[in-house]
Amino acid sequence: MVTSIQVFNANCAECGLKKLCFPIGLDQSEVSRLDQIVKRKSPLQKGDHLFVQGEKFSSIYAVRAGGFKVTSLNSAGDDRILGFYLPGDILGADALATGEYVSSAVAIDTTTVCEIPYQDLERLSHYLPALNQQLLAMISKELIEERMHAMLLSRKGAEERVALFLLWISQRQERRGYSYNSFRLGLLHRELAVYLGLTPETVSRVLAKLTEEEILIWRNKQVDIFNLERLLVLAGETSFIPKKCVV
Amino acid sequence: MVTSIQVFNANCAECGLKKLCFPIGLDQSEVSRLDQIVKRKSPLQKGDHLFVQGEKFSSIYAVRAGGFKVTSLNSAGDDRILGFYLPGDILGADALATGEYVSSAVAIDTTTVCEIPYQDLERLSHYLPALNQQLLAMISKELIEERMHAMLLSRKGAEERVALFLLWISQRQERRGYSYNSFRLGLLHRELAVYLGLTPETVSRVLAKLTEEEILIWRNKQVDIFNLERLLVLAGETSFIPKKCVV
DNA sequence: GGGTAAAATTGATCTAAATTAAGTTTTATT
DNA sequence: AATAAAACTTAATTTAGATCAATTTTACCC
Repeated sequence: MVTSIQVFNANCAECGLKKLCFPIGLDQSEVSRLDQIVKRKSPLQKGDHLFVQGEKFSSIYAVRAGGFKVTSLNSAGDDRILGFYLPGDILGADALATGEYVSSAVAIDTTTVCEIPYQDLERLSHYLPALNQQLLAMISKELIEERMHAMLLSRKGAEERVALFLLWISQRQERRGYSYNSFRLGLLHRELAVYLGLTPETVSRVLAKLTEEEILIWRNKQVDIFNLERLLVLAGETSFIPKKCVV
Repeated sequence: MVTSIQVFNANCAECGLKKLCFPIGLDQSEVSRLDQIVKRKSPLQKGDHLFVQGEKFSSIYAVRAGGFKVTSLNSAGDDRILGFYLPGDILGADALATGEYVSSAVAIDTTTVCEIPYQDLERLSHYLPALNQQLLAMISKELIEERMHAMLLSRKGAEERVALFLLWISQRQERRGYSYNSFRLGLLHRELAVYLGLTPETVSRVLAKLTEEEILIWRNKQVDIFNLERLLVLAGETSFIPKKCVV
């Protein structure tokens, strides 16, 4: 139990994600000042909402463990899935423009987050230009990720979309210091289908084919990639994949 | 000639777009300090590049007149179209995360821009918190626009995509003080097709049908919307359209 | 202003993925 | 552990849009 409490209370200086998160570019004293405004929340359970579309904007969140799906309601009443957020990602930056959250964040696993009250962040970043820089860089990164989503969707083939998505996640896992070829992915196939603009049936068929050809297996929230090179070929896009990834 | 020189030299305080651009939330003296760092460039001709993918990041740009398409090369060698930028939009913010432009901006018309050297902007926004706020809000808005693109692409029907795109542009025109139902759109149908993940043939067929049904005409870069309500129905999504738009 | 190239249109055919529907497996709940 | 509810899989059919191909229109340039 001691370990879990330690992890739960860990500060930014000791956080394993500090190279992906706000502390980048900050010196020790700056990180300790950041620490003072960060609220470490108790874990959320699968299905819990971090914030809800329409709610007043108050905080930016950083994912520490687990993950979120970000959704917005469409006029038909069913959820669009706008993105998946993994450890090191920030959530809620889209609310800066409007003052209210324009999407909802739902935990897809047991998840812990750091809450950064925006008023405090704004005040502090005025004194710490490097923090302000980092905030801008992180929102800019969000923008690039969203482009990646659009890129996935503009692909014609279902196989390409699924392959590219899994490579993308694989890359993100690796960046976070996890295995690129074996990881947990707490998504329903149905959710991925919505995200990729496909039907669950099509996703299922693509995954069956990928398994058949011994490229990868995704079963029971667990993804294992056996043949990265063939996956890269199916995805048709090699440029964005980091060199390290290519075995 | 005098008028064109005046317009060309117009400062932020006199700019018709000040309610959409950086000056929002700034008082008179702040706007005048902003003015001192803004470089008003001579017009770009259709096809000219504002910046090129891979180039070192130096400035953020605001569109004053005309428009840009933003593209990135895919591994197949052909251009993906990431977005269209109209007066009041900012360009180049995606480069903040990486320090180099991750896309290319090409003028789709005769276009004028304001260049805001990022070093100057960064220094100035340290003294003007409201400017810093505005920069964040504008990047956040970019993020929301990119989401809109993903939303367009996750639509199944070709008709829905085209209809929603044109409504979106219509809305942006209106926000900028132009007519929502009659405007110039300097895009090739082929470019829209790429942007929407469709083929030019399909776009052409959809437009033929919309014309046939007297909903709108898009010919020779000129769009005229006759029946907004029917267009809203075809788009299937009414929520994002501002009330003002619904006649 | 006429000639050329690029773009847009239109029609016929083909194909990949949606749809429909029935079964199976997994997960959650009592 | 038993049961119910979701989620997933698999197959047959349908369909929207891609592809292929030919023509017309528009834009461009000397």
